[in-house]
Amino acid sequence: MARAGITVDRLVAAAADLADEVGFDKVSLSALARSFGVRDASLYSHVRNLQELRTRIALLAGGEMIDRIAAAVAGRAGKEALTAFAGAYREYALAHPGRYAATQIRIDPVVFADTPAMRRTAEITYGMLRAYGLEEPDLTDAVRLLRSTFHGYCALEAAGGFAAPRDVRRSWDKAVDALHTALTHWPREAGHAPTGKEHESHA
Amino acid sequence: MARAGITVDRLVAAAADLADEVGFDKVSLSALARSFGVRDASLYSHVRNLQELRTRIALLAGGEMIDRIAAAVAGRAGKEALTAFAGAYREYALAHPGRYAATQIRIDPVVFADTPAMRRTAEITYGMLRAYGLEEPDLTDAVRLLRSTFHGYCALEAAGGFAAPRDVRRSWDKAVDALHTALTHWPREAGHAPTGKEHESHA
DNA sequence: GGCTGTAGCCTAGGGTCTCTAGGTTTGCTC
DNA sequence: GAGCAAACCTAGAGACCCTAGGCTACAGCC
Repeated sequence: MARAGITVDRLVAAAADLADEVGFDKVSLSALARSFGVRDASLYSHVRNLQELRTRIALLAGGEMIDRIAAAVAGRAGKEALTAFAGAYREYALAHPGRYAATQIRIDPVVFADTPAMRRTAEITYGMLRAYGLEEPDLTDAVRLLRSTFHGYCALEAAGGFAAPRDVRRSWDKAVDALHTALTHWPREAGHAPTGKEHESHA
Repeated sequence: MARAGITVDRLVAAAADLADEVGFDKVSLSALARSFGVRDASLYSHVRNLQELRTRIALLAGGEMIDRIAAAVAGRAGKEALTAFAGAYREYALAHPGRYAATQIRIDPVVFADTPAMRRTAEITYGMLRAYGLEEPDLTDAVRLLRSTFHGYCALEAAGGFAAPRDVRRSWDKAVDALHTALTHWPREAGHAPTGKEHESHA
């Protein structure tokens, strides 16, 4: 019998596609094995268990996402950069709901410490916010605000949480506008010298 | 053999507690039955299936949550109301992670149309924002922004997404501050008469 | 072309979970 | 005590995760 020719990369790619189709939490090794015409037990020679598969999807998606964001932000600054960042973020989250959901799982920091994608994400985000003249600890606070709003919005939108007869895209633009306003009028922390090394990928 | 005396309400309450302990997605009818000293099949006379149980947990949690928020907001307005709302929201989400997760699931609008809790949530939220002088469609946009940020922040915090050595509570206060700033400097929609009836519970 | 190691795949099976079908018991009401 | 509905049961199918151990296709080497 001809072999399926499975590798870890092909497996993870197929799993990511499956996640986008049926939802991240519904990705099963059984279904994945079926799609390759193979028994589920056979996959355990490529992947340790379901959790590792999920982690790998998350890392794949995280890399893809920051690539798109980096491309969108490149060469821009200030509000333009913020808008580009936000647009790329939401676009990816909506186009790849399964992959996006994967990026939100808790990854064991021992197994996979900080990946290049994480470091790049931190660099781009913090860099973007420094254009607003922010320094620590306001920088970290602002990063947390942005991440929260972006993630919350996409999560709610993907879950069908916005039912009002108001264009979701317009609300998004307005939210980004509002964030820009908040960043420009940021309530500074008084009397705190910046250390310049306080930020990390998962602010 | 003595009976366990199970009712739907006791079942849902126990399920909600279980959700807070082990996580909403790990609540199983098997485990629930075990905790009552009963076979899993026996629960199907009280609850149609797992999905219905989850929906009931969500409705329970939604009601509890808006009760806390309403109590916190009562008698306040403007920034005070916003801070109280945000505080009650985050407190509930962190104290009851399983119940909070339940509130985020998609509920079939056909089966459970709009509950009193939903209507109350809408009233309180929109009422709070009207103090900022906002009218439709800005009102809905602002509601979406608040919901997104609150949810995103709590979701990320609960998932351990904030790893920086910066106090999470302080960042939260700063985020609420920033939202207040954004609301007071809201970029108004030009030339749009308010209809006064455009909002709904899930903005 | 044969030899060998290994990666890729297999069967068998145990455990958890959801859910259905149909039977029994408990305890309340008349 | 009879009737009855609610509460609980066993049995079993099907999906899934994962382990243990066995077979085989294929690449590299003589």
